[in-house]
Amino acid sequence: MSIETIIQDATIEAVKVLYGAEVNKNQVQVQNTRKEVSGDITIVVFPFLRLSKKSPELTAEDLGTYLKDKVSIVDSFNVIKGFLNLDINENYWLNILSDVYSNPDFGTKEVSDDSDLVMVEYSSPNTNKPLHLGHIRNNLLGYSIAEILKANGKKVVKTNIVNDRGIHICKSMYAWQQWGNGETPENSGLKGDHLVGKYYVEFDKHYKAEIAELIEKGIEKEEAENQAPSIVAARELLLKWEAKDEQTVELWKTMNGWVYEGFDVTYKTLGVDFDKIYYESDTYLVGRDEVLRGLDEQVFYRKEDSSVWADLSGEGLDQKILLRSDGTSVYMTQDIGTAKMRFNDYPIDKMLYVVGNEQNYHFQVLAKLLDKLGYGWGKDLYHFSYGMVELPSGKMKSREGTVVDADDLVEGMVKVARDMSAELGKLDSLSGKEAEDTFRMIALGALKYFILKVDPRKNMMFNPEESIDFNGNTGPFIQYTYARIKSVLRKAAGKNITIDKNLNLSSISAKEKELLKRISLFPAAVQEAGDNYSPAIIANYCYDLVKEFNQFYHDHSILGESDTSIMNFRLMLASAVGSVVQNGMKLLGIEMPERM
RNA sequence: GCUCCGGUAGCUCAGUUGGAUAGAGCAACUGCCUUCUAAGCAGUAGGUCAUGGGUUCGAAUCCCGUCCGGAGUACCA
Repeated sequence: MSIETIIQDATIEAVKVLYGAEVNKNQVQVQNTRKEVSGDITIVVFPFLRLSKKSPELTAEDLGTYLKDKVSIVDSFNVIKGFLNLDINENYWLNILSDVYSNPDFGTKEVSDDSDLVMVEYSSPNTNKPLHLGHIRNNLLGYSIAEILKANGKKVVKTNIVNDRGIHICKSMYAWQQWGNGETPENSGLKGDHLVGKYYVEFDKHYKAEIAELIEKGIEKEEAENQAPSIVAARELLLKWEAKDEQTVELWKTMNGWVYEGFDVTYKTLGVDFDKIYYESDTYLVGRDEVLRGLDEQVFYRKEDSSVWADLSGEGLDQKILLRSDGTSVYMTQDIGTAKMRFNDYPIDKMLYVVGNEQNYHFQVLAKLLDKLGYGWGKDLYHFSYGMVELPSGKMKSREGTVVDADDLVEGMVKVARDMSAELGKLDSLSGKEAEDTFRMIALGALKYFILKVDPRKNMMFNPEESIDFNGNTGPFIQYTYARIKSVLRKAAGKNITIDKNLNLSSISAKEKELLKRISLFPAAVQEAGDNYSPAIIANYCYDLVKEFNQFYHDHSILGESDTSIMNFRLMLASAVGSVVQNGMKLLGIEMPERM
């Protein structure tokens, strides 16, 4: 039981005994005592004034006296205005250490048979272009949230829906046919996804030129966008593909194959993975059947041009297209099919979609459509909606090439890590392979932490020149502190100093107690992160802890301490900080180097 | 136009279910490497929490208005 709960329960009891009134748990505000004030835990007594009919000070005195008498871990108290500051017995804090020491998974809950199963969909790439910075945020958030949910005792299935078909794919295919000259990853040396992306950009270039030409001839803009030869050809390809035309399907397989090879490399670098992959090309027909069934059951309707629509105006939403007039599927069609397949495949309690906030509307509609089709899943969907990554130059647009490419970004950061290490004279003793692995860990740590430390819901700014930082509130700072802790532990082991779990101390310093308090908050941070789907809570927790430790480390000697019981305690403290931070960073997908 | 999200230091971001004097990092300036790793530590400076009202013992936090920014808004995905 957490200290917060203990104090809350005791306070509820105190109010009942002293004032004969019932209060519920969230009326009892328990918080950490401000640093400048003496005490460990503070109770805000303002909410009880109504019940005590006394001044804040007297009410706090009443409660403080009661708690001191009845709760064994409360040693003493002081009162400042309406704030009751309790001093908690040191042994309570010291016990945290043995908790951490004896439990490598400190802070995480175990999965049981009756745990909820949460399916987390993330990544969901289109196979017509390489991954960029926006996808990185998606992938990192998805992976991290899955880890955080596991740590909260959920069964998790990580899934990826690959958008491997559709008009956008046909655009790359058409462009490659027209202007590709048989270029392949092998003969060009280009990574497969980059090669295909090149032709997606190529398509857009020609398409734009054609539109301009048509407008020149006096054709209306909208009409020109519809009639440009490139788009007409791409549409034809889509029709041929849906009709399973052999040549088209063959080209599609080849080009998608190139993309998958490329994606595998990027996923591996980012350290993300999936338990189950769905392909839109398998799910869109299921979706189309569902839409047609809905049409039969008059849940949806058909327009004169034979396109199929859902009318959601009764639910405060709009009309939504489900099948185009030429009978081909849209994004929504396949999402219905994918949902059906997933709920057939797994006993899903909650379905989490990690998808950008630009699709908020899409998911509102999806939930409603599933309900209309008679499934109860609409309520089990949760759109984890994260903000966009913005560049100083504005929004990223793949077609216009104004993107920060994922592979380039990572390689760039590895280079910076390498150069910085050389400059600082670090890692010179390591072998080339070990050093290179560490550079990657640092580079990825910097990138992942930078992205995950901000509130997922908010848009964030990424300045390629300025954002890459290894000092201050960054991944490398946390990794560095961890490496120093490991270094101390190595040196202790070298001197044959072993840690004795049985602490025997007369007193501990304020900094040491502060560290113990912070460590004790880790399980609460994990839970909060899970409740709010927010890796940022873990990131900022880890930073605070590490910052605190660095201050401690600076002015408390560990191995130089002559009193062996104090040295033993500090070693244990350092070790605990190390493992908590490691556990925390693991939830963010960040690896910790033994030395750096 | 309508709907949703956001606005905290020069910049990037924290800020617990409303609580005490709003916090970090970066950038600037000042100290500290014969001392367990200086990717560090200590310090100075930097704020009308967009803005105007309201709710109350108490508001960056909750409610309403205004301004600014972003996203979405019927055959892109």
